[in-house]
Amino acid sequence: MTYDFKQIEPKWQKIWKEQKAFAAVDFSPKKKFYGLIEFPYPSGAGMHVGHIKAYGGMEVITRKRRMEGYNVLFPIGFDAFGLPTENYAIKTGMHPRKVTDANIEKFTSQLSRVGFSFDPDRVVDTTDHNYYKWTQWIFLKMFEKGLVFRDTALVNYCPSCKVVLSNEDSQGGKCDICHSDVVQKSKVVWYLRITKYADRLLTGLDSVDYLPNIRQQQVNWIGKSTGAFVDFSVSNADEKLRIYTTRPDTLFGVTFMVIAPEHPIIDKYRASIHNCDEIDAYRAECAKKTEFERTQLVKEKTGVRIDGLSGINPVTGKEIPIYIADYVMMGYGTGAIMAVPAHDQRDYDFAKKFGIDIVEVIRGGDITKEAYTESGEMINSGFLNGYTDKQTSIKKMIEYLTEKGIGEEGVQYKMKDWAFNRQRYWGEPIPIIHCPTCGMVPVPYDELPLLLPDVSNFEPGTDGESPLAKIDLFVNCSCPKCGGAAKRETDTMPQWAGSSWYFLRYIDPDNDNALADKEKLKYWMPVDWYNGGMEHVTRHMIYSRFWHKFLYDIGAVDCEEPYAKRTAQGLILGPDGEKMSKSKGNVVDPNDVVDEYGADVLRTYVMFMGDYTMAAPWNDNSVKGCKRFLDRIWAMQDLIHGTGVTEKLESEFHKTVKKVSSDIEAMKFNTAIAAMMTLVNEIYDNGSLTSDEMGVFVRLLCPFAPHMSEEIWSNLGNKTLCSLAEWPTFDEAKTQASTVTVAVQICGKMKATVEMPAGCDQQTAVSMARANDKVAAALDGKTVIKEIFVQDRIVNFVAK
RNA sequence: GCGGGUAUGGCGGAAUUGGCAGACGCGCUGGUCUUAGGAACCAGUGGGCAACCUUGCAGGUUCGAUCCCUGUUACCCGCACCA
Repeated sequence: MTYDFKQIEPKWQKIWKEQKAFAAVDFSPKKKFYGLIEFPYPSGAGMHVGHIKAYGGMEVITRKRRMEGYNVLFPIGFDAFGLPTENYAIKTGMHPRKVTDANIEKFTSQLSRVGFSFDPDRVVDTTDHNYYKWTQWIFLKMFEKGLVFRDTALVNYCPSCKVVLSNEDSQGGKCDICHSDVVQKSKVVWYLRITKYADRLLTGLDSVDYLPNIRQQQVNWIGKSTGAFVDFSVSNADEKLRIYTTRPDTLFGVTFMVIAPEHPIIDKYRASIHNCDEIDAYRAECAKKTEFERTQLVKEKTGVRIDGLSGINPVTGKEIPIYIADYVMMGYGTGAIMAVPAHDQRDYDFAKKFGIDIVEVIRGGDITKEAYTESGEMINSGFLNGYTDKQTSIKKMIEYLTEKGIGEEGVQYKMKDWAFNRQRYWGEPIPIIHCPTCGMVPVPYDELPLLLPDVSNFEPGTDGESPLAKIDLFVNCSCPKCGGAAKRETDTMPQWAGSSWYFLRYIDPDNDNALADKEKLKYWMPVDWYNGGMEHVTRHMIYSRFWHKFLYDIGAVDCEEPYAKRTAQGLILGPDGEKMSKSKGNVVDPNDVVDEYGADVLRTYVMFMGDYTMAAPWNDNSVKGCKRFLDRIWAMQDLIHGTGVTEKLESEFHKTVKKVSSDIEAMKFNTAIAAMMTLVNEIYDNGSLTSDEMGVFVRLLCPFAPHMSEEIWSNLGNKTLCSLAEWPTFDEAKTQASTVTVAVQICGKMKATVEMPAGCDQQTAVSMARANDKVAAALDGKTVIKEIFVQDRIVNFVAK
């Protein structure tokens, strides 16, 4: 009887659905487990096998949790706002709503074919107005608390998508969506003040269990540095030029200052500056460069001295030149630096080019060759002379600066405020009204959701205007405050908005009165285990942690950190070892695999491919190996005889239960499956197994290959679902074999193996080892100096 | 440049974290059964005739190193003139 997956798999999927087998129960007295995966963007291409791997890990874990008696919440939804859908709509004239619905349907059907155990009654869609009502609500709460602001800024602008991009979306100077070159453009931009939460986003990492590399990436992204702000007097001007430095200890070595080309002091003191033409020309040149060019062309320092303004070194009293140069950024620190060419390589390069003095203040390097950035004895530094410890010098200098009122300790972050708007149609409308008399007025809460107007033209306006700006009925409104004529904001939110809180909506997806019921939130949160891709570790994870902390501050949620634990899976590469992409034509469609081999084979193979956290190439032949494995399990049903247990096989079962149980927890799915394969081999060697043993086996297999497991489980006479049956337990004593194979070494080289009773002592083991012919021969004529014994492992004779 | 990671048979990968390197699977070789097999099953499979050699490369520590230390090379992923 061959296994007919085409008939059996849909059969069980239907039963699971009818019995609501995977429904999470609010307030169940069982222990709760909230397992989360990153919800997909429903693209027109449908799912690829990478999705199966991304969800497969948590699928196995949550299935095991259910069998262990947990009340499990394992939901899925769709992060459906976004540019690809909108671009497709523009191209075809089809409404993004229709495109999205069709794509979601496609994804849903693919997901159900694979047999994932998502709770079908908690699906969320970020583009549903009942969902984005609450995205807008959170935005308004942030607006209320002063976390939303507008500013003119040079923004990353994609001329092709006609949209403003965040730094995160334009890495490497390329648009994240269409990969064309990004240019700089001055625009009024909405910002969320995420920097206000920078320190809490950093310290919060101490209270969660993230993989070390994930944690490290977030730490780097936040980029905290400590140092000092120092005010430099400017000659010819009643002005203090404030700089930020991490090395206040080197202040005596400051021989010039540099400000960013955009620094406002230039326009303020235009009258005192003699070479405005030269400076303006330089600034114009810088403005032409994109941020990318500016940071990539590291080779040569450029800049212009400001003729007419100079600074005063506050500790030496010496007059020092001020330059503008594009190696200083307006967006970090104060946009002005003190330059210490002797001990900073960038300053050194600049000083060499412009012939500026280089004053050594730390002994230890050769400053005729390059800057010395290590620590050493302080020299030429007044009251700091003689100190050798960097931290002490920094502390002494900060004390001095504070006392004199010319500086203070300071902290800086690399993280910038979050540019929070797009000039696009397919996003959440920003619920703000611009009133000529009242200014920015929030849309009243009872008018939420502010719906996207139903239109048929989604082309963005020229000059990066939102398509919404063309719709008079949407734009023109009355001010909720004074009732006068007013205009609506026409920008929409970026795609990151909806995904910043979706895990909360799963808890109460249909709630009309709140983003989710507080008691339900209290029951389910935090997410116990969140798995996803490394590419979302910085942006999505930091944004959503920020939103969650904000919701905590306003009392909307009860825990400060949303994710108790975070892991990440590795990519599935194409059969050619390259990253899967449509253009390379190496994408594997899960539907094809399900058609040919069935969902269980697909699921098992994807988990077996290799280390879950690492990238691994797809291999069609290896898929067949997993099919063979499952076919052999199916055929094992013919080996069920009531002849009783054999001791050896029983022990193998206990070992396998132990290994599969612990491997799943460690996400070592590949070795868990390998252990089951080994057990199958043992069973065939043994020639038979009992029906109880078969029952244990299919319960172990169930998280990986649930359809076949259910079918065999039912064949064994069970009336309940295997998916909800009790997870097998093991007896530690029975995992240990009565005899062990001990390796015998002479001087660390393996000479023989000897069978011994488990747990035997050194004396017995040594004499048994000596009794071995090969060992005896090798030791003949030698003196044993030392015997090394590791119980049940090794006997090593050190001899000469 | 800084941060993180990886390197093991023909291939994907194991190795209780210092104790028999190569589990498990693929592939390959031979066989059985077949009209046939790209099906199934059985046997073998790191290299070398051997002693021995073998975890990117070179050293070190140790009775013993894939694992720890030092140096080095290659590749991957972040961040990048961050003061």
